[in-house]
Amino acid sequence: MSGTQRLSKRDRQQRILAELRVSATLRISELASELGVSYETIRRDLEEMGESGLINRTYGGAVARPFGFEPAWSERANAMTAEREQIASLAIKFVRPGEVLMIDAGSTTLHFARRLAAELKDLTVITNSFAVAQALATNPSMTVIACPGRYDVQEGGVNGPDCIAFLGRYNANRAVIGASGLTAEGPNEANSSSAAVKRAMFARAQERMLLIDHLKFGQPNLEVVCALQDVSRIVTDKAPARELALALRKAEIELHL
Amino acid sequence: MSGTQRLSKRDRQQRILAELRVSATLRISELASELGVSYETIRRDLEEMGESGLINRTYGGAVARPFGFEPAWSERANAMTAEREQIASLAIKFVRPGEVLMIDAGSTTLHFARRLAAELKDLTVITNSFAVAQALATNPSMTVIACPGRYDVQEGGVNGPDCIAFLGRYNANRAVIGASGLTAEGPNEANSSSAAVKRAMFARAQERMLLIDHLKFGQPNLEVVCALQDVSRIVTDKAPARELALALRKAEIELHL
DNA sequence: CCATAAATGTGTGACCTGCAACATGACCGG
DNA sequence: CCGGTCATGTTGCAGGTCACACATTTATGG
Repeated sequence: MSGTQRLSKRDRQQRILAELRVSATLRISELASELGVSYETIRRDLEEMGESGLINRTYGGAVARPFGFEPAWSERANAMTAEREQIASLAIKFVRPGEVLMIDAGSTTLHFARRLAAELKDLTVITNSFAVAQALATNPSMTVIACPGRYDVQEGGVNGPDCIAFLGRYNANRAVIGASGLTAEGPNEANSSSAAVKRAMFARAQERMLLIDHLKFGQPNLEVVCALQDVSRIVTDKAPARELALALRKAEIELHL
Repeated sequence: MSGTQRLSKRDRQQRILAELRVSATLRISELASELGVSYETIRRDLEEMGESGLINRTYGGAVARPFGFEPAWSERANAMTAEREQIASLAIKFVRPGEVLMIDAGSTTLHFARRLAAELKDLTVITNSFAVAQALATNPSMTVIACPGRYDVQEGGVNGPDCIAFLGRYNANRAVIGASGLTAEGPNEANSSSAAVKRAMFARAQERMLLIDHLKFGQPNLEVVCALQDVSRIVTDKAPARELALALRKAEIELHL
């Protein structure tokens, strides 16, 4: 309906986003008649907006994006989703209801958090990642504690001295982190502030889990997070090459595929 | 796929909910083949679950329910967007580059933050709202500091004693908050933890701004945030009724429309 | 003013979904 | 063993959606 003027493409897409914030799910056919354009136009709009990550497509319509959208990290987050899902599915098997977890910011750990929210309950989770916090909070039985600090768009979370100090006040059953790379020296990170957060989490946890996909094997990066023997468990998707495998055995790390 | 045993109806629906927390949108046809049951069965499941409010149906599938049950933030957030935009546009005129701001969680303050990110630079912003932090961080010249605390899905941000204590360590040029209602007593809040955060922000700021739309005028709520004279400036979209207007004048509050 | 590109509309065939009616099989109390 | 209920599968059809090609309209820049 809305006998109003026909809108420009930009305005129309803006309007769709607005509608989406109100009603959560939309159908193409409804939008088409409401905005006075053809079905095909709306379909093309949604296609575009879906590709640029503004919305999630559904069959016949669209739904609002969960929250917080980072172009910087949506790229990275979309690569290797299958492997990450696999790693996450395996990793949650080590978590028991009622535990206290520290979870790092990162795309693999986010998958892990989503799985946790879906399949476990009554956890207390301390995290520096907004996305992890939001994912877990969809499950009302979870207690989610967010760290303070300077927000970093790249990481989608906070870091810095406030964050480190805050983590130091807690004790956890388990710290779960990702990393930029893994060598015989240990896990490493391209971002120094992130490395410090990971270290702080490991320092306060009984068991220290590393979730990492095989592409990171052998990759050296700016800063080593900790020695290999400080990691108690690694969950990954493929067996590492000879040298790294040997180092892992030597460090007595439990390796899960 | 999943050559597993066929599940009971209860288990199957549970599984659907779990999947939904992971992937946000599902299609009946995918679920059917994944769970090894017929299309019709899944359709009937979703129909049931939709009626009991566990999920939102879409054409051909389902999506997770956005947030909580209350219109807290999904429905309410976009009623009145025009008014909120207006309020936000006016409110940013009082902010100068380089200032330190504290910004509360809320839909009006989120609009305000988006405007800030678009039109100002070099601010330092301390906030308890994830959405505000993310909005501001899209502008690289901004320094965004997030508060610690327990994450509250309804509010989309953190609160609690850690948050209050953290805020107490900072001094700001300006605190910018929203409220559930405004009476001659002062701004009030339906959520006690949120009220405490707002108070903590006001306690550390030279100027204390309240952004509020006219629908909230005269609305009493659970807890009064502070006395009217503790507010230094109110930005709104319509002039308040006689009694409230008088109280505002008496409290020497600058009122902007 | 025209030429060009972008945006939008139209039409079509393949495929998908909704819905209802009916069949099948499992489970259960008598 | 029977009859009933419940969950599920099957079938058929009406209607919706997708994806594509092509025509048409609407910006846009010289």
